[in-house]
Amino acid sequence: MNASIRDVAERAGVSVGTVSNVLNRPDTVSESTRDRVLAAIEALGFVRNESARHLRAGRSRTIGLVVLDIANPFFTDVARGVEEVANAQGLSVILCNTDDEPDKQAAHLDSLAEQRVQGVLITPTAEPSPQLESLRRRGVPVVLVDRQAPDIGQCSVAVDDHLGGRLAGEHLLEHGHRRITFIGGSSGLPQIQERLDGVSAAFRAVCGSDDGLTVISPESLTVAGGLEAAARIVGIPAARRPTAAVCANDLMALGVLQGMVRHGVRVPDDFAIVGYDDIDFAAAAAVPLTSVRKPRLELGRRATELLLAEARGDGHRHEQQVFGPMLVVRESSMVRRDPTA
Amino acid sequence: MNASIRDVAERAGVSVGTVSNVLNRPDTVSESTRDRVLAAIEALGFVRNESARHLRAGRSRTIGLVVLDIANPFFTDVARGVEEVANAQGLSVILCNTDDEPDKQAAHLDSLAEQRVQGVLITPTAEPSPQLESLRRRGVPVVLVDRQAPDIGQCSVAVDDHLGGRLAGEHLLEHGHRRITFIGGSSGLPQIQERLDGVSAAFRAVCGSDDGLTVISPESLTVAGGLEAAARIVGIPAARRPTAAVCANDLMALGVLQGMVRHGVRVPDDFAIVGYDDIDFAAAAAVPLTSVRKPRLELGRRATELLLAEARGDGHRHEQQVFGPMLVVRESSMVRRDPTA
DNA sequence: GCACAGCTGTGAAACGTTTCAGCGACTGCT
DNA sequence: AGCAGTCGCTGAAACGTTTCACAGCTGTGC
Repeated sequence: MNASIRDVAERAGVSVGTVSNVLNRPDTVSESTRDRVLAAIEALGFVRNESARHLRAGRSRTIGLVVLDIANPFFTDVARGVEEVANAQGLSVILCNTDDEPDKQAAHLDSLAEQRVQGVLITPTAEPSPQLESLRRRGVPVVLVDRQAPDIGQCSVAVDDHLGGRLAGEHLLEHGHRRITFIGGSSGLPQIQERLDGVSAAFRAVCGSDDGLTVISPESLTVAGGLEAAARIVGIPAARRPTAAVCANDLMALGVLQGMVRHGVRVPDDFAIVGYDDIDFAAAAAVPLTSVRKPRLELGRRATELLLAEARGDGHRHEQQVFGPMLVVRESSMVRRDPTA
Repeated sequence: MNASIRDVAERAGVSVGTVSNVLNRPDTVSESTRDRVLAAIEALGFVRNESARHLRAGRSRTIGLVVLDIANPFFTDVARGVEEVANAQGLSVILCNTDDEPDKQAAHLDSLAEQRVQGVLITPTAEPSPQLESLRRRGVPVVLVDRQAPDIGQCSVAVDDHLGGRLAGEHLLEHGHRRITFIGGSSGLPQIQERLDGVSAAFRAVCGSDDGLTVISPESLTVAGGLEAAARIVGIPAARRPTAAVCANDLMALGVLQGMVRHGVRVPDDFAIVGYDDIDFAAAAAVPLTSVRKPRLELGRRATELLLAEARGDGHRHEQQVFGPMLVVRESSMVRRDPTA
């Protein structure tokens, strides 16, 4: 059905090798021959077959990007950065969504391995993944995104989550909050543990202990998870109820905000909220959200550059890149309260 | 570097054909042979090579999804629906983002053609695309998403945008608004023209003419576009200034909302806003957004089903599926005003 | 004892490229 | 005239699968 290079060769009256040369090394072919071949290509509507091409070449012109939640704008922004760099190199990106489920992640990684992608960018689920290990053993470059590599044997691009947590914690403590809850998923992602540790460190520095810090672990790291957390918080007797929350991402923060408003709790007057990621929607929320900003596009770009460098080989050294976060203060945490109250 | 089927055959002491049979028709192989082959696969860490596989098969196990804006949650929700159905069939999805730029779209379509995808789901840019035409001529199934096919020669999955526009318009007219502006991009997408026509029809039905309807066309269909529109609106002298806006999508509506608040215009008291798509963030906005809801996941699912049916062949008839929209009223349009004011 | 069927397994062709050794024709130099 | 070098092109091998005709073998029914 589809014209092949052989059909083109026949029509142009040349060998298949020459057609290939027209396609890949046009300067080695005389102008008249080239024109004839190009005319044949045009006439037959010939389109290269990538599978054949990269069967021969041994690897494809494709990279995989595996994210925890495609509906989280943080990841679509990262994806934009990835696409930008990859497309500039003529590479396609296969975007895979895992919803933080190890099974889905495993299936996607298997598929990427079969497709012989040049490399994989991934924000992995908490559980160690045999598929990911086997990819690395096989020599496929893997770069961790938004998560620091546990050893120096691989590249990663992350944000200093401990610092991010600390900034959020200090900010709330400075505003007089002494009962703070940290809202993160129950999946045990290390980057979230780091954020919690950061908040705890701030607590200990200011109060001597982190007794005032509690943790809520909703099912999922989404708006729904935030709503769930809000319901739990309002269920706590007022005397022991936290006066502020640090959320592990903005999606949950938006959920908490919605939930609080729904329960008649005023934000920030009765309850302060700090989010994480500073997605664009944080600023547009019912109460504009204080959030810890991460360089999302830059994360994607840099991760891709590292991946491509590793794929290229030539003396690549693994790099663990860590960006600095930045606290963006908005209305959701703006009221100062008396710590003795 | 990677073990091939030949290595496996050698190690297991069988022919390559037998290995292939173990992989694809396990029941035609005796148990003892099968076990030996599986052991060899395990030992060598053999992974099938998709390129080779589908070079032989003639087509890949991949479909393309081409969207206008990956950062728009509407499209990520559609993508979820697509992935769900595709993955269930063992197909991978290549997600491509065009940012409504014909050049990017063309590049993506070329790449998808080279990869011999089984089909393409696309929300195309306004300009007719030669690449898209050539795909169709080549016999590659193409399903239009969120846009009705202009002829019966192809499948499409859309929402009745004329009705959606009419619902939005009627709602504002009922609330007493008589100067309404429609905010849509300057790209001339037909689905947006339909929405505008719907508003206009509502106007003519209620007022006899649509003189009160104006149009603003910001650069892009994003939050930034909405901000741009808001700036233009507040620049209009109060006597002629519209009292309400229908936005072609929620992203712009959120931008308009932000812009209005920034300029000290109260929503909905001084200015009412209706969005389109009803993305999850619409309900969480500073002022919860009235919006026209579309069945996003269902759109993606149905489009994929149609695509796969067409790819399968067996007497497929093209279908133009049209879903009904639904107006979800929230605070951003809730104030009733006196039409004579 | 023979024809036949059923079961396992083999080996080679085919898919559409890229790559590379090599061939003929020409050019320019000695 | 002889030779080396260059240019443009050819033809075949190779990439890793799947598929298919068919070869051995065993057992069965007559």
